[in-house]
This record gives sequence, structure tokens and C-alpha cells, in this order.
Amino acid sequence: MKDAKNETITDSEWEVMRAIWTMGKTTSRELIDAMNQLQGWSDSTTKTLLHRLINKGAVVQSGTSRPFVFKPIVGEKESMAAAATDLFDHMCAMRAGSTIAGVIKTRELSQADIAELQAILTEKAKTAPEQVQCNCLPGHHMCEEVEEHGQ
Amino acid sequence: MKDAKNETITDSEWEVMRAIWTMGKTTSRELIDAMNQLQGWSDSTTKTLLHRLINKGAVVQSGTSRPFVFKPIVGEKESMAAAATDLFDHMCAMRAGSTIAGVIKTRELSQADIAELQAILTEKAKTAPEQVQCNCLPGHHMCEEVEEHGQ
DNA sequence: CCTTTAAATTTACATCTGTCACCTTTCAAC
DNA sequence: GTTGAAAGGTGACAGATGTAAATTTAAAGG
Repeated sequence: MKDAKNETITDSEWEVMRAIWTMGKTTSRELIDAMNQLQGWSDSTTKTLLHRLINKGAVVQSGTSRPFVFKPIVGEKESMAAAATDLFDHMCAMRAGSTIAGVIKTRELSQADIAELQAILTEKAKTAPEQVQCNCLPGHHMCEEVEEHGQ
Repeated sequence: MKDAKNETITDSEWEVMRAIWTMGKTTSRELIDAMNQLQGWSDSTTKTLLHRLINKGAVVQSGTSRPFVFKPIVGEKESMAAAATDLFDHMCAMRAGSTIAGVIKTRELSQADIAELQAILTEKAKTAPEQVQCNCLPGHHMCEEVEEHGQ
């Protein structure tokens, strides 16, 4: 999973980021307690992850005396976008549409979200192709059975 | 990244699956050559990955004599859906909408895909809430600044 | 039935991840 | 100042991953 800077953020680091993003800024104590609540992690685990995130440039430590304050450097929205891009880049382009459909079906979306998506789609429809090519194998530009593939 | 059976499929295994899915069925030789083309991997690398996938139950080996034939057991569509679900489950629910928006903007979608998405959205709009709650921290049910978060 | 050679299987190994225990430095209250 | 509890930092370690070399097995030709 990538963050806004295309650094790799691991799953557990991602959990820490979520908390930091939501808190906006935090002390290690607050964060440790939150992670203990959310994941049952020991103090050390959170500390380690926090440090790894600092090294990766995803979080900064600020303040001159203890306890220090930690803040996210990479943005949540951007990181989420990067992670999503990363995922779809590893999937067959031809099936992106139905995958997105599945996501939309299962997520809760607000009226505003839906309106935004509709607007984007309407715009996109103007230039959308009839077919999207499979980009899995060179030469082989078409996956077998698009609908009921698989078995 | 999860596959259709919720087994973890690693990134490089995922690349192998893409090839297998697209080929439908394959011999190790074909697969090895494809992976060599696509990723520059040595024979061994592909073999190892193929075996790990067999152990994970994502691929079956069939045939009674060499060369054997390998086929995907888990479906591509289902696995993609599982991977997407997995990703969104680790993100703030509140921002799923804009993340999806970003994905739609950057992917190529066919007219049919767009039509399907529109239909789903129209349906969903009937019962969509005004707001989606942040699910990152307990108690703390709202992320700061939804629009221009992050700095 | 031997040998060659492709296919299959094992072993290897450095790095990355998840998880943590333990050591070190400070602040803050005697 | 001394000291004890927080806060901060380091080292550790098992298991997962990426990548591949080495070894075994079996099919096919002579």
C-alpha cells in the first residue's frame, strides 16, 4: 500500500496513520492508548510503528520538550488515492469497472458522494470507449469470457 | 491483498495469477516464459510462486503426465472484489466516496461499465444517508475537516 | 533400458513485517 | 541535586516475501 509520497506503508502502519489522521495531531501517549484500544497492541508496538512512519517521512515529530507532538505529513486523502491507484494498477484494466461496481455496492456513500460520482460518470461517458482492453499479457489483448469468467 | 477465498495473495503472486487468469490454463513453461517477458523473472521465481499459489489453493495442477496443466481455482473477478474490499476496509469510511471518485477519474471505463455504475448509484441514492460517519476511532466519530484535510 | 533434457520440487537467503521486551533519557517533584 | 515515572529509542525475533540456485524426477529418443 502506498502513501501520498509513494512510500510503502504497511498494513499495521496504515492503522496507525488512520488514528493520527483522525486525531490531527497527537502525543505518543494518546496514540499508544488509542492503538491499544483499537488493536490491542502493546506500547512498544505502537512506538515502533510510529518511528518507522517518521523514518518513512509520513509523520513528523515536533515540539522541544517532552511529550512531543506527532503530526501527519502525508495527507489522508492523497494516501488513500495512492493506495487505490496502486491496487488497480495491478489488476486487469478490463475488469476495473465491475470491481468498482462491487465496491460501490458494498460501501456506504453519502448523497453528496453519489452526486459527485454521477457527475464524474456523466462527464466520462462523453469520451468512454466501447470496450476496454485487457492489459495482463502482451499480445494477448483480451481475457477469455468477460462476464462469467473464472472457473 | 486477498483472493476469492480470503487467502492472502502477495503482490508477486498476484502478477502470476493475472497471467494464469488471462491464459485460462497453462503449462509451467508457458507461464515461465510469460513471466520472464512481463517481469524479467527467472524460471525459478515463477516456479516458486506457482507452487505457493497451489499451496494456497488458488491454482490447481491437473493432468497425469508431464507437462502438467495449471488452472486457476479462485476467480479473477471475485479475487479483485476481495482485494478491493480488503483495501477499503482499512480506510476511513467517510472518505470512501472521494477515493472511489479518484479511481473512476483515472481509470478507463467502457460505456457499459459507466452505465452499470450509473444504475447502481441511482439505486443507491434512494437510501443513501446525508453523511457517512468516520470509523477510525471509537467515540471520535468525525474526522476533522472533510474537504481540505491533512496539512 | 540408458541418456538427455525438460519439468517439478527443495532448499536458500536477504529483506520486510508484525510484535514486543528492555534500555535510556527527561521532566517534575521532592 | 536525586530519583522515579513517563517518554523515547534500540535490539530482537519469528514468520512472510521476493528472488533464485540446486536437486530430483520423469518423459522421450536412440
